[in-house]
Amino acid sequence: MSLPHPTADQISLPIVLAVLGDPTRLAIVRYLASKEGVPMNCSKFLDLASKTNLSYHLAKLREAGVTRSEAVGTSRLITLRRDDLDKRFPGLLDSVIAAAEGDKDLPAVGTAEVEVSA
Amino acid sequence: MSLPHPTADQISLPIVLAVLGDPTRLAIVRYLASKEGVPMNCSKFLDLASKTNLSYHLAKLREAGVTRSEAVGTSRLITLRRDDLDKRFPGLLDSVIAAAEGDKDLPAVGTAEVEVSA
DNA sequence: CCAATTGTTCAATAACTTTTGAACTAAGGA
DNA sequence: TCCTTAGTTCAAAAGTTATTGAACAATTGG
Repeated sequence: MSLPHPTADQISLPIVLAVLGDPTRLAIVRYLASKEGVPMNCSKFLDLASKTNLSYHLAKLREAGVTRSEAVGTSRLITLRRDDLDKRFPGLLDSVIAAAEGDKDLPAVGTAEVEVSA
Repeated sequence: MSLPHPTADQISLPIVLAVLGDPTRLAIVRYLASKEGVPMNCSKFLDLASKTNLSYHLAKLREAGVTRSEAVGTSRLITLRRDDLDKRFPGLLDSVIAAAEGDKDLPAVGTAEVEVSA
């Protein structure tokens, strides 16, 4: 771990809610939840926003304590802090993710055009 | 009912999350939840913010579909839209409220100085 | 070493959100 | 009718968040 993360007990409910209240960040969290345990690198999310903007949103998620970002080589491996969130706010993440499933207007990773490699 | 409210299916998850991500509004929702079924008028929340500012926050809650405001005489009777929220986002409201219970840094209704009447 | 890849930082701007005070409306009571 | 109570509206100011592009840093493969 290289970048600053809050400890579990520093995670604040209003900040988490506000951070999840952004559709781009909610899409990132949904995707991480769907691939639980598999660390993602930022490039996975490039269909949601520009590289710079992603960096911004991923920093917000990290600073809020929603994700953990570990520097590995030139990549960042991003994971959901599910244990910490579940301990701190039981049931919250699950209900948010379940609610997001039902919403067909929400952006999601892998929804954009897929490039077929030659 | 007098003021514009979204229908249950118009309630949007990111908007609800963003609206609940404000400590003042979260305090209002917690209080409404604790007095479930008892309609409140705005004056109940005057220790959280100024009258004008409350009007703003209560409008946000109403427009997001979190509360219902009914005009009765010169008052507004405010209630939590628990049925609609539970139908739309099962478990979400409960987990948010439960999480807020644990947070002693959050503002809450009835926490400010109480004036003793003469 | 050089170039490519991966992502960050910075400054600028755009776009919202929150807060405020003064002015207002509408209802209810004296 | 006049006054009070309850809350809204409006415009301005302040503050915050999101988005952008250009420049940067660090790692890795050739």
